[in-house]
Amino acid sequence: MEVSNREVAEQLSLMGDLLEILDGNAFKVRAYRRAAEVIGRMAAPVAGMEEDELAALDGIGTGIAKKIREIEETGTFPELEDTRSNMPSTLIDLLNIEGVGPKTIKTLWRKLSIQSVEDLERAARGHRIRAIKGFGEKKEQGFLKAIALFREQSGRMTRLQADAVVERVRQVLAEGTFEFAGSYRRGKSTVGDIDIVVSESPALVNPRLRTVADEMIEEGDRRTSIRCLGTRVDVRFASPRQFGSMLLYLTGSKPFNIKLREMAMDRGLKLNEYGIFDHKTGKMHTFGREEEIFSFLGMDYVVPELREDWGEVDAAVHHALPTLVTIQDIMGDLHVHSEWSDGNFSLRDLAHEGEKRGYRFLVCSDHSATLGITHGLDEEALRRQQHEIEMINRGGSDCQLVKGVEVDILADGSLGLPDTILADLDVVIASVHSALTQEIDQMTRRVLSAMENENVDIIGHPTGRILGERHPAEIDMDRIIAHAVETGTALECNASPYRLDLDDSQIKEAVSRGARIAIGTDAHKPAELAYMQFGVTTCRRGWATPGAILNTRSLSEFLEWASS
DNA sequence: GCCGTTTTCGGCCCGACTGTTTTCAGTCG
Repeated sequence: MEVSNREVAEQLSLMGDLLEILDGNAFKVRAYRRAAEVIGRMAAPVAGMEEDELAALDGIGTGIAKKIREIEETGTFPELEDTRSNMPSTLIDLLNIEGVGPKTIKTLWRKLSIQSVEDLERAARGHRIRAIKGFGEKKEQGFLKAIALFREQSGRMTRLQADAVVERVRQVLAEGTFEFAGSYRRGKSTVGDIDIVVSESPALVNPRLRTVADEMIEEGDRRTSIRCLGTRVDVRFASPRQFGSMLLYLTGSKPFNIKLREMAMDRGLKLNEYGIFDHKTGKMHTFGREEEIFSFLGMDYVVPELREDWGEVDAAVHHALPTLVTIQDIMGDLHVHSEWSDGNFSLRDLAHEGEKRGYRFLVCSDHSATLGITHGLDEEALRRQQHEIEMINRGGSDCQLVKGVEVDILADGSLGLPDTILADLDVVIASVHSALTQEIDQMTRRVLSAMENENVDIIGHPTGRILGERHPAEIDMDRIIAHAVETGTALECNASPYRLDLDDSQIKEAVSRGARIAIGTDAHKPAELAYMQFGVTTCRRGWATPGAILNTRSLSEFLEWASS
């Protein structure tokens, strides 16, 4: 069986972790992690690529290219196995404990034979750690606390969870004196912690933060960290005249910051979170707003969503950044469920809610009958629903309902409803809901064959991932995108904060190759129509212009696209 | 390990906070 990109990325990332503990060369560690990240977001499977093709990729050289080949042939590579044999594999779990890094792990392992989180916990409880030089009572307590936290926390938050933390912290901050930063501001589909830049003084803000904090993690004049609703919140203080520099720094991403700082370095400048230091003149330039920094560096402004070191820095230097789609461009929602299947909306409510949002159209896309659990529609029900839609539309709502369906792509690639029915509908979304563990080639051919059906307009949530719960299905996104372009089938960006599927990097690939993207909230109740913002943000992160997004078309343009 | 409009060698972003220290290492963002 062919090795997947995710598996290759995991092996390279593991190598980075092991090296961090054993070898200590931070640049080598960074190189492995960077390579893992690059492989992780590639559409084309690395299996089958030539070594020189791989080495041509940014961040991958001849060394790692060779290792990828070896992973494909043997499932691993010699350096990884060598490194592994020199240490217990459970050591790397310790990297996930806050406050425990590679040096600490090495010391604990050498001096106390600590090999796992359990070992560390026992040693701390038994007060055996304070015996080591450089360690004390507070470290022991810190380890125990961090272990408890590690066990109750399960990775990154959805955007909805992040919003809850943001709202709580916002209550104690004064309007106009702060800005949320980090991955939250960049619009990432999941968020690890919350970062905020605040212009009021720490003396003023720290006591207020205390009132919404589960605990104060650290408290300083320049930086304060709290735990809020179980989430780490990092606050950086900046005077108004340095606010722009701090916001830029804290928004990241880390690779973006490094890229920008390297670029500044090339020009004899030092960029940090306080400003730009000119080595020649000895002058420190400060910036109240981010825009001024980009302008000082002779680049276009890079919006937070693009700051990932995916090519945006060069594009900004060459004034070649795309004009991104905005929420104001959105004319309608392309994937909504009503009470005719498993949704809570009546059709009339739907039209009304769409009107309230200023939409010109909504695609009613209830499930087909093959999906037993969701009371799917059969031919009879569909016809009755279509009749009702016509009645409502005749009422003259500003938001017209579009007759659609979300039909299952069955395990063999056939569809859950006959062509005769599909042909009567304006929009057909075809989605995989079952047999999600098929092998990559079978899953890919299954979706390709759905695209072959001339009635199918959109492939719904193409990878089927559920954030934090279900990995994306193994599917060859390279072939899917190629066929989407060929057949004129759109790929969905499912805007549910639990899916966001396609993801940002897949959208970037699809858009760059001319594929069309359909944003659908998959709303089952009125409040979920607001998920549109998550879909738009994800598409912006994927460099999508309004022209690439079907939702920006007028109703007639959209229907024309669907019928062609 | 990667990379290169000076370079195939010698660089690789930069700073805050804590704990355990008599000046700094380690971790983190």
